[in-house]
Amino acid sequence: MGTEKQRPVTLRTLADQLGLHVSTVSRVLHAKPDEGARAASGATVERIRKLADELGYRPNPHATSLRTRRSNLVGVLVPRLSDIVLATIYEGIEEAAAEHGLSTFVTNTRDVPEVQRARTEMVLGRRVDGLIFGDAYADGEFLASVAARGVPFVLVSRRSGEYPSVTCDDYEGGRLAAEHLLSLGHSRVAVIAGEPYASTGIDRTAGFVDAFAAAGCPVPESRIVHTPFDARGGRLGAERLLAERPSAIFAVNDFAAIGAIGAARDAGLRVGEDIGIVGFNDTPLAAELPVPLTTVRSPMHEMGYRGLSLLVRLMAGETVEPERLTPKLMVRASTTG
Amino acid sequence: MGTEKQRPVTLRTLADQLGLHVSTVSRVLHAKPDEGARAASGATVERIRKLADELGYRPNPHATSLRTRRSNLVGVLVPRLSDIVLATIYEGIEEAAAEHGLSTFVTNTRDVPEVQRARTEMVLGRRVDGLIFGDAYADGEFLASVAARGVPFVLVSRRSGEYPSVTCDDYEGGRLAAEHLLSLGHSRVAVIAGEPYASTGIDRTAGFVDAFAAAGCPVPESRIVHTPFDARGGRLGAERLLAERPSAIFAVNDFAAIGAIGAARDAGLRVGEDIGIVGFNDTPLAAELPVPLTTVRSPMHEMGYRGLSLLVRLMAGETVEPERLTPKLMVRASTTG
DNA sequence: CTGAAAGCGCTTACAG
DNA sequence: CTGAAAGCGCTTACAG
Repeated sequence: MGTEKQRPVTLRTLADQLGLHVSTVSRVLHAKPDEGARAASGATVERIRKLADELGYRPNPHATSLRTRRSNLVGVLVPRLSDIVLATIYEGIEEAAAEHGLSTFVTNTRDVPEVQRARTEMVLGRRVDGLIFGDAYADGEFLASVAARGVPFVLVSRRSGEYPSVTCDDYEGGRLAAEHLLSLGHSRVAVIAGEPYASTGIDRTAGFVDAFAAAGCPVPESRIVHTPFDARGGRLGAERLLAERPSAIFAVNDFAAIGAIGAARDAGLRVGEDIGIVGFNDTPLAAELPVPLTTVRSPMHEMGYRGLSLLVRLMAGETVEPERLTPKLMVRASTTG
Repeated sequence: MGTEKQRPVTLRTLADQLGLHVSTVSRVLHAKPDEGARAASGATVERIRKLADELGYRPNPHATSLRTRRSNLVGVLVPRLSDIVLATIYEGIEEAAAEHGLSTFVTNTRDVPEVQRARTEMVLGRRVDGLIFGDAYADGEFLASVAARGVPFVLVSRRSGEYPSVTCDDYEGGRLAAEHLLSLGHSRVAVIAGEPYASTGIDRTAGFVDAFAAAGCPVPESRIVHTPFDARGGRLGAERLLAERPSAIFAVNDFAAIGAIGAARDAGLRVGEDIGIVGFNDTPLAAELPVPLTTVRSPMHEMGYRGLSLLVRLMAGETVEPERLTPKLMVRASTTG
């Protein structure tokens, strides 16, 4: 129980104590529980496992990686972990990674292209076996350069071109929001559409606008604004939109919706009565707000979990298909009063 | 521009192309810009650096770690990254880590002791050089077992015993909240105190309660409730507290405060007029809420940044002192109407 | 069933 | 100023 950092136990430690060769020990410790017989005699297998257990042997991953050219490391790039949507997606990634014996490096890129580049280089320098991007730009330029290097990667949250991705069916989600508002009789609506380079905002807006157009109530450009995906962005966006006197606002993100609620209130409007507001994602806060928020639930945790699983298959050489997860409308007081 | 994963450039690649020995190349590439002369002749240094640049040489960190017994890796354990407070602290950690050439593994432990143990073993198995705990239990039992292994670590957000930590001066923060409410004439107040094992909640509550006691308005146990640090917890806590008819509620966390606002509203109270509510942290949402939230700002990003810096000093063998960062009261409509 | 060898890519103390 | 050697801890194809 000293505070000293004792030399860790290695294969050599075990081999010496047992009078065996390290290669034998390695083979045994590597074998799946059932195929132990392949590696050594039953008795030897037992002795090795027992001592490894007693001494708390843990293979040195640097040595393993050096030798096998596999790091079991995955790099995860997100705009910002302080966005609960991305943080929740990451929780899913982490859970799946742990199940596969992988570890992750996560890093914030703030949607700044130079930072995305620099952080990608950094994790690549750490010799990750694969990458997950939660910060893809719809244009896909940067991703093309990554693909050219032959590193496997998948996108989560946002899609881009034909690259493997796990996203919410955002178009459908936008449509759900629209159908809901249409059913309540709204015809003059507005959209807080998020950042123009993110497929999430693009697709949600498209689904919403298309549904309104199909219902004979086209949404003009003047009632669509682009802002950051946070409360402040939502407030600023709503302040501009309110001049258009919409009867309802669709924000492509719950936090933007919360900002919009504040702006509406400041303008003297009662949310859910004078104006309807719909968000997106169904973050835990949505249901607990003073005026609970109608929103489209996206399976954030699952998105991360499946994203990592997809990456594992990709790293194993499989061909994979993009996945679109199903959104679900959650009706609450912000549209029904 | 093929999609092939070409063999990466190693020291050997460089050495062979230049007709030098790998040890020479290694020495040169290692030297600080100014001490290059120590490593080889000026001309050789130039040739090596030039080729390394052209070929995009990146040292293999696994080989380096194996050889030097230093991984330049840090493990970070937090209750949950989907809590914006911890996510923001992590952003600070990441920023500082990048400056020091360190990479981090972050992992969610959900404040579950077995998970804390398991994840700690995991990152230790990855041979991190140090640890940062954002999920310390006040009792410090588990930390003692980590300390016994001789791995350097620091705590952020929460403190425990005398272990090195970077926290907000939470006691002072609680006091600030109390002074504010006292100055507004409140005498019958209540506290949503968070989880009982977290020093943040404990200290904030203590500072608050002590200030009220000193002012002659003791806060009885019946007006202090423990709940999770989220909106749902805050709502449930407030629902119980409202039976006590407090004129103001102090929630030790902004999200709990938001839940409390919802509960107050459901009870027919106007926040800022019929009841005052104070939060803690000043998360970005606080100022954007329909009723902007009075709260105590804690320097979250800085806490992470300084926490990592403290760890670096600890890993270098220095003795370090705990740091308490200064909180700041942000007065808004939730207490002033 | 077990051993011996080679090698992953790097660093470092030593020699010349 | 540069080279050669040893070794970090592991895996794997091969030999016996």
